[in-house]
Amino acid sequence: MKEPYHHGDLRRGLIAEGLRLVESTGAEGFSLREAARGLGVTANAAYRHFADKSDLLTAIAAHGFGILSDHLQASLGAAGEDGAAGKDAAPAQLRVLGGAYVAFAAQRPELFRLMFGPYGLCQIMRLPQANTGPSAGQILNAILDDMVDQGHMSAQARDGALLRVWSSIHGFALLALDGLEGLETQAKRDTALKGLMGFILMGLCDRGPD
Amino acid sequence: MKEPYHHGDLRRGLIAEGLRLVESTGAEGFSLREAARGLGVTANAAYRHFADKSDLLTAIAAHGFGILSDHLQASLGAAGEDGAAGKDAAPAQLRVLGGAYVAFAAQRPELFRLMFGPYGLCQIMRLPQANTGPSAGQILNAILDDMVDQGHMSAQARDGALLRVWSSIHGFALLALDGLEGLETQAKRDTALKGLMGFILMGLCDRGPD
DNA sequence: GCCGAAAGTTCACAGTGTCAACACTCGCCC
DNA sequence: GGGCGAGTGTTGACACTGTGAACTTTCGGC
Repeated sequence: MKEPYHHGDLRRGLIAEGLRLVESTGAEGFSLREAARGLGVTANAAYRHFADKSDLLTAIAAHGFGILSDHLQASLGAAGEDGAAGKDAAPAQLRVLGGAYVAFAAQRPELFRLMFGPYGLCQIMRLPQANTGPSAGQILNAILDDMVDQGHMSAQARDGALLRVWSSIHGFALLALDGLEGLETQAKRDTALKGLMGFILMGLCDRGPD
Repeated sequence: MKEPYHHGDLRRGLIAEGLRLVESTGAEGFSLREAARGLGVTANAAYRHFADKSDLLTAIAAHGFGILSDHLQASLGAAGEDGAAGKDAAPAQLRVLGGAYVAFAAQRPELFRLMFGPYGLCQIMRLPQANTGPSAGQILNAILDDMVDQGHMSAQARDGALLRVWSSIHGFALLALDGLEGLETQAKRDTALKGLMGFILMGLCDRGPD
């Protein structure tokens, strides 16, 4: 009846428990000791798997990006079944993707904040490790390629489009999280998001030099 | 030669010293005790002026918004002297404003993160206090009004334009802070920003229902 | 000149991140 | 099968943090 001395996969366990804690208390209130306690393990055991508390937080954030990717992919799959196929598929997909991104941020605000906070993306970027599976950026890129193929966007406008679209949606998600004036209720957020997606699609149209 | 018992304006002092510390160590590493120490004052003295450590951080963030406003206004003033006057002033001003916003984020990343982090805007929003001076939103709103007046934008598109433009620029600033692929060097960021502003101006064009 | 309120101090406590040294357990090799 | 080294977890300790309670000093108004 004695607990085994070795946990089995403490690294994964700490990430999972840490994710739980972050989502309930926010990354600011997160405590390495508490995460270890939740697994019935000494705090210092964590140091066999992570260099730092910040290292653990970054790992949690990286895990969050995996969750986000899955979430986005799932939203496309669900909408794809009865969505407009063929020539107008890509714009509709973009709208769905934007909605899913913002919904993710709204449903898991603390995780989202962590993912783009000081322990998040900016730290993950400097990790040498290869990415796992199709990242959020790749999903968006594929849709943008379709936009060009389907004639909703010129090849010229395609350059840097990923960044522009992502910026707009990302900024919106964050400002919505901050409860900005005009985004207090869910209804307001929905119509604002619809407007934003129209704005984005309009902006993706061709344009002259400069 | 003895220090006076009363500091004079400890509240302001703590905000100033806190700002210094936040900008050098980030909001995560910020310590209330250290801020108090920097002023030659006991940590508990801070509790006469702030309810919490988080309350102090929120005050610092609020102060940051004041700095941002001044920075934006100054950029418009500097560019206005030799900028295109008359009919095409507003789009040019929008470009300048976007550049200034992103530059602010790049030059004071830790402050910017604080301002939009968990102790920032979302907490400031629920404060009853009236705003001080022309906020960043008001500056942007004024330019958008000019856009309509000067015929670069329909009144219909004006609805919610603040949110859309701000979202795009804000998201860009944050992603640039995170060192996203394609934004590693200053040159890349500059051209990407120029492209983004074109994208935004294009998106502000009139569009049909839906 | 007194007195109450405001502002700052001291003492104390529980919690935290992290280091160094030790203990247990598994898998491999002879 | 037995030993042994690497990997994993533990104990003890330390400096530091946020914060509460009680006390002291100073200032402004009567």
